[in-house]
Amino acid sequence: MMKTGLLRHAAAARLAVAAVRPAQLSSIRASSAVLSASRASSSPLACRPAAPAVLARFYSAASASAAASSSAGSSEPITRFTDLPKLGVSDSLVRSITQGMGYENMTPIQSMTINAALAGKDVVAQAKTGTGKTLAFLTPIVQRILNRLQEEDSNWRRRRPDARDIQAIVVSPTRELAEQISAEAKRLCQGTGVVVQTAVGGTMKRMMLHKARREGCHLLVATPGRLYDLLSDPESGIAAPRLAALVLDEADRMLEVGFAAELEQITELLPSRSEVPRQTLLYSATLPKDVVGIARRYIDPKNFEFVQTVRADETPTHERVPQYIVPCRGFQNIAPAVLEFVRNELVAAKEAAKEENPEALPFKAVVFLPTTAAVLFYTYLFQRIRFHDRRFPRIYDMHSKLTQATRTKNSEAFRNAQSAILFSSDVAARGMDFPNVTHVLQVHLPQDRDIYIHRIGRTGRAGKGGQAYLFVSNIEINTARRRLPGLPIQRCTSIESAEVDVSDGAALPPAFQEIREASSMAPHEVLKNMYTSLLGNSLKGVDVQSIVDELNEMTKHQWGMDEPPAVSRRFLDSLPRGISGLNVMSESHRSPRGVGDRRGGFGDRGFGDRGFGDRGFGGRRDSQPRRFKDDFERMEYMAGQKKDRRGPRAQPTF
DNA sequence: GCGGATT
Repeated sequence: MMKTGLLRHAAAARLAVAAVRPAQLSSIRASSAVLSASRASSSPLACRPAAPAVLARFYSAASASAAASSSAGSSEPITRFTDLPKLGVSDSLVRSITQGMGYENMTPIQSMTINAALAGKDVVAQAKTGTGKTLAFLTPIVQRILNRLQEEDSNWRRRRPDARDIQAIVVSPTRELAEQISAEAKRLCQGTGVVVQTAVGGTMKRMMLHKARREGCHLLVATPGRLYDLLSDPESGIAAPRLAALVLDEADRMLEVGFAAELEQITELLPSRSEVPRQTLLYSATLPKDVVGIARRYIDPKNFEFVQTVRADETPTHERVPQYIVPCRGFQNIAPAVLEFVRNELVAAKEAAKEENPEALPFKAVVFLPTTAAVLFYTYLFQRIRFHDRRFPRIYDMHSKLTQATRTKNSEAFRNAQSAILFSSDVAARGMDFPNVTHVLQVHLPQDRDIYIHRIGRTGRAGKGGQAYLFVSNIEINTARRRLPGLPIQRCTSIESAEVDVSDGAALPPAFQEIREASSMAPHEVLKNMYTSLLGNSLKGVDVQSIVDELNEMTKHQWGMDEPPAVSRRFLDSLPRGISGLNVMSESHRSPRGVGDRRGGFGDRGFGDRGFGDRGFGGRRDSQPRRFKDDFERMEYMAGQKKDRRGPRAQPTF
């Protein structure tokens, strides 16, 4: 019942946002131009009552940061964690970073944002995947929490813990990412007295509430649904009447349609920024231009810092992660090509280990698939293959239809594994830090360029190497070229199974045979769901008739079916007109939907409003340096630049 | 029939 209420509100909020936005934006533009002159003197903390000692402490931090940024070029920003006390960061916090977590030098994003965030500024930050964004926002947030607690009551550590006085909230788009951020926050807060709690769906709410009431809560890490649930429930015992900071991790994702409306609902439950000044931090590896406009609703246009450690003409992928595309003759070649590739890499990793190459790591891969049914299909096939070959690495799967307990278990097991393969939906595409992933494989086209970037960001983290492979059918190549411009993707043609023509009677590569055998053992449900799921919106941008033709080839030549799995008349009607080759059944004997370890379904959750697919190219190209009315306009422009440069005229590299 | 996100 809560759900329908929220959805109704969310829909109303969407409409309201759409109606209000243009006018509001222009008024913000106008006022920020007028107010920009007084920017230097206006600080959100200036109007907040505070004990003099703490103010002095705060201002020393603020002026240190002001000195660092105003004299940019002459004085170096801080680059070592041990120098943080100069900015007013407490010794206990620095100790847990340097001794507890073992960090010494800051990454660029840490060095460039911690100052501003400590000074209470809003921050919009873009930095490559795996470069320490989490610690970059947690460090100043935790220090500011310490300042506030101290400022209110120097005996705060002895006070009864309270879950009704949350100081900061971090919001994440997925549960596992929230858990991961929370784990890092807890390590950071070790020994500081700052209490971290986690609020995500799929877990026992009562237990979480009990824990929060017992231990208190200063910093809450949450996913949007559960956060809304807790804040809207006056009985929960969770409240944030004096919230000082809100962090959106994966900010561009959080501000997309769908999440944006939910976020809107959440902020309505928080104290208004005019009454309780609130710092907002937006961090991501990708910041598309259309999101920057929405970001304006969350940040203070007069007092924020926009930090990009990715040059505007550069893509947010790592040079040290080579990217390849493996064009496959047809759909039936893709799974065999993946298997052949995995087997080759397993051998290569073994060889490298023999040569005692210090850089050599055991094969550890994440394979991203476009649908849940495809994850189940690949998991089934590879588990089957491992059944006959115990030297094959362990197989894990990850998608939202698993119970949360299984999700957590699989995620942890893969994190701790030396060598393993994780088949995953995009639930693990962003933010997840699985150590020592050597390969990211993507099967079929990613929904958009940013998802491609986030997925390959699961490897090449923390200065380590990695490789990225994209397996697509030939019918997807043209869409791939349009969708993935400006990326250094090279063609990989060394995989025999990718190119073999099943119909010409030639001998099939071993991997092809293996997949064929494993498919023949698969439950019909797994195959049928795989078939129909690829006809959904997941391959949007590719000609539907070609998809049907290729799927039918696969059912015949790889799955050994006489006729393709049946689809409903209704489904056929939802496709473009004139599609042929589908096996249409009558409505009356539709088989029950759903397979595997599922969470109970709760009604239809339409995805129609998500607005997937390619984002438009916009903006202008100037060779002249240009001036900006305010930093916000500059940020919009900088974020837009990348789109301009990698525009439709970019030369395909594959 | 199409990532994810509270019961």
